[in-house]
Amino acid sequence: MKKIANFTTQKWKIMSESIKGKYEIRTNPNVSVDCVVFGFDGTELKVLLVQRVLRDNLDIEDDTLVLPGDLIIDDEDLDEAASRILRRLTGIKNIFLEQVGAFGSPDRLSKERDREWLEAVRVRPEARVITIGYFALINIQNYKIRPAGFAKHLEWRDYHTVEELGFDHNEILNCAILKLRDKLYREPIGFKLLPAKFSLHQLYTLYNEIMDAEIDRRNFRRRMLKTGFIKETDEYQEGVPHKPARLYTFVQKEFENVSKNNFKFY
Amino acid sequence: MKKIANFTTQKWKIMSESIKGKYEIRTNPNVSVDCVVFGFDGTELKVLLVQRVLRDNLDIEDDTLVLPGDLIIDDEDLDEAASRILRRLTGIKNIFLEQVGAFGSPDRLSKERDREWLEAVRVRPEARVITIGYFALINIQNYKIRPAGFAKHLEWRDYHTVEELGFDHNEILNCAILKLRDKLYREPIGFKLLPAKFSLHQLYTLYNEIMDAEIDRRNFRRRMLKTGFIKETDEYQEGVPHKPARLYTFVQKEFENVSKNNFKFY
DNA sequence: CCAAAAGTGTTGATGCTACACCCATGA
DNA sequence: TCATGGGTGTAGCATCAACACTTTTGG
Repeated sequence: MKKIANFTTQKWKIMSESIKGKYEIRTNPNVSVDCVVFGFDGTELKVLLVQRVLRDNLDIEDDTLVLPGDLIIDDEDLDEAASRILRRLTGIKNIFLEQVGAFGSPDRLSKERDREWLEAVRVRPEARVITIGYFALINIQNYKIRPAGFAKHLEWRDYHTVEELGFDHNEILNCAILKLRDKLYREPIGFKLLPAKFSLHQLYTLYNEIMDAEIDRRNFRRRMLKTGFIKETDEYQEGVPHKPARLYTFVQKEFENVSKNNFKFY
Repeated sequence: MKKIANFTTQKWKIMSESIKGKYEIRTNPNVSVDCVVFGFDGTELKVLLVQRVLRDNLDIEDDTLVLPGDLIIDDEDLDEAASRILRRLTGIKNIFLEQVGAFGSPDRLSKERDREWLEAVRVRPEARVITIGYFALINIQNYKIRPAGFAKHLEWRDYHTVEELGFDHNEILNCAILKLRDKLYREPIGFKLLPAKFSLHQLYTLYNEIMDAEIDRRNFRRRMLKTGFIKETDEYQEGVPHKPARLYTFVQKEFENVSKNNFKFY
């Protein structure tokens, strides 16, 4: 643990610029939100991670990766908090966000590096914090991700190569992936990870990747089309070194018609 | 709104008896837990509700029903908090409890009667509180429910006759029932609502009641037995005015064998 | 002997799995 | 012409829904 005590004054100064100036300073010291943002690059499932940083003008080394997250503000809803935080740290807005659950182990902030960061950044670093996990799905190409706030670098990391994250964020990530698998199984949300127009092959690899299974390609195709809410377009892939595939699109309206009857995906 | 301000002094006195005396007084003002406890009496799905009370020696009328819940203590886990609170308010312990999610609408405590209660009871009545909902299933006959803490009366209420509860507890209840239906559909948890030995008819009515569906009795029976983890016993119903039914029991071990393969209930 | 629920089988329809071949394109 | 993935069809099996009658017990 390096010379942290010294930073306290400076910390307050920074606080008042970066936080106080922009919001009413009614952040709640005990409740935070963390977001697991999933993306898909056509082959691999990705997670958006933040390299947290103390402040640019503080020279503590900390390359720990964490989920984008922060304390909530006292008069905002949890969902709002999640949107706000994601927007501020990454520039992403108007996004599908859903709660995963609350994480409140009393020692979830007790790793040494985490304490160090909290001491340097939080107004009440010692406070018990429970966090609400959210998960989000985005089409990786539609967003220009730009770091802001305390996010120093942002990084799309292959889900399978994620190592130890700060705080209890591995646990949150794990719950999120379980939730994702569960939902993919019976709600039409896979499309959110793809461009508006996609080939069935893309959808197929996505399912295989996330479900960690090998589905029969032909049956998969048939099932998807049979649902009635994946409609063909007149467009085809371009620039591929093989027969270009027809592009399809997800039609929300059709889904709503169908989904009254009990519907299962796969 | 009746004469609340007057109570403040008295409130503190009561606090220090009823709370401070028993726990380290490190309750977190911003995070609470509320429990939806389901039971089944053979016909109806029941929910355990608490008639909150200010204090016996305060004469404000408040017959509002709420879910059993309270603020968490700073060094306990959320799951622990849920167990503790349930134990303290109702005497129930060692029970299946699972998180439903976090509820954090900024106006979730803003009904007038809720404010009144908070003012009278909480150390920091104005604090923003987010709550973590839990749901529990118990066999209604195995527990002697006894009110304690701030629970004045406890009541097993028919799920279908629940009216307006305090705070945002209707919303929590609603999420819990959705979760219950969802789980009943694909995990063997219905048994937790029944005695260790039960007739298939009991199980059948339970499913019908909770799912709000009319399942074919014969197919239901077949499906359940085919799972392999509902085993017959040598016992039969007694004292019924018709042919007594054989009693069955859920065998956890068999379930674990079976459930490796992808298993669906109904 | 009557009421009330327990218990048992079959059939037809549907859906799913498993599998093999031809097609279109770019290099 | 070759490599790559796109695209289609079918047969057998398993599962599920729909349905009716006999049995056992207590009163």
